[in-house]
Amino acid sequence: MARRREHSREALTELALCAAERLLDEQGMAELSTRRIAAEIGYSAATLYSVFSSLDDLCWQLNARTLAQLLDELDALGELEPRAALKAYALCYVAFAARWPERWSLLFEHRTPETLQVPVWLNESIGRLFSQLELCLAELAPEAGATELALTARTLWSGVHGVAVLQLRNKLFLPPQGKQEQMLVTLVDYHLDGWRLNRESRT
Amino acid sequence: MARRREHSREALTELALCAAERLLDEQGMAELSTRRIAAEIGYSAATLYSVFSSLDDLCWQLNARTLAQLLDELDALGELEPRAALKAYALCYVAFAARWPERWSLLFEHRTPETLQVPVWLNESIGRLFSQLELCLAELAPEAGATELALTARTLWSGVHGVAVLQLRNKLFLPPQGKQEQMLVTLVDYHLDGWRLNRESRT
DNA sequence: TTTACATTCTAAACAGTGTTTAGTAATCTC
DNA sequence: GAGATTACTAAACACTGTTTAGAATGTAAA
Repeated sequence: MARRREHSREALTELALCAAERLLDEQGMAELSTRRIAAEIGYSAATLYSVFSSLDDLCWQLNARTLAQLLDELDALGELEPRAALKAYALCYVAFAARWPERWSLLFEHRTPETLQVPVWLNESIGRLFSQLELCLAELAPEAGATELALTARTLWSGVHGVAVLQLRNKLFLPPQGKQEQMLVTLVDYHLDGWRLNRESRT
Repeated sequence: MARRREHSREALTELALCAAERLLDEQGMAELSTRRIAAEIGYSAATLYSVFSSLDDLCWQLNARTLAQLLDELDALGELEPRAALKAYALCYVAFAARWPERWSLLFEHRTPETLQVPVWLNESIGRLFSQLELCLAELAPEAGATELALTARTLWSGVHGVAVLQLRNKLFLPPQGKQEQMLVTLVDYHLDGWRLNRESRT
């Protein structure tokens, strides 16, 4: 029964993660189990532990892929005018959540029971996303200080993230589809306009 | 061993829900189990099934209490000027999430595996919250139509909800505490100012 | 070629989970 | 007191993540 080195450790990791992604997409995170993933790739559950330290570890590696994919799509939007870029980021972010609801949920809702600490790379990636937003905002408001830019980026992005969450959980109660795009565009527009207005009145 | 009618069914329900809330607050939702709740109130796990149809049912009843408590706190804010009311709602909402992180997580992240449908009362309560927001917005913009009010309320509240989520997951990366309040105030201000500006330019 | 070692892999066990069921024990009704 | 009803639980079932002991296979040396 023991097939010796039919797959390298790397191939096995990839195989397991792909199977897990498929299971996640099709059945949801409640159906993600070591035995199911193992069965899907023709190995026993115990074999997974030669490649992952735990199911938790596997989930975080899944999350690493999801986040990398999301950031890639954001990067692929290319160079745009600051306001247009912020809108494009927002639309891309929310569209990603809608396209991969289970992966997105796992990324933002998965918490390890023991150490409540989240992997470093996740926080670093989110930090980089915020930096990119701050660059856009700095173009719009060259006179704004770092603290204000940081705060504005976080406030604006909280809104975008909130739309993604509520849309995913069907908590927006908007009869016709496609209103999310309009919401995001007005979210960015109103926020930036309100920001500009308040900066002008401050001088 | 069988203590006959030491507690009525209602008292048993209350007992179990209180114990579950305590367990949830102290240990997190990963440690919520029928056996643990039962042990906490001195009954067997099977007894819980005479009062709840499943652990899922118990969780939703927990969520019902959490939401009722949240809405009560929002109601207790009383009558205020529209803009002040919206800010007060936002601050109260996010403060609630910070005070009861586990209850809040369960309310917004718990999904039943089988029917992905969420209880009706939850959606109705959220609908009522949105209605209240729309009333405030209507005061600020008497000329705005129902659709615009609905969309604006949802967009604004997505932002507030987003701050609550990201704050809860420590994804805001803001060194000093207390910045959340400032974020929420500027979120509401910028959005309302941007909205007014856009309405004025439309006429 | 045969023996020894190393690696790959799995079956089985362990402790936990939600849930069901069969049966015990206490109370109520007649 | 006898019988029916209710309250309750122990035990079982099927599942979970994880560990462990050992079998099967490959490699290398003698």
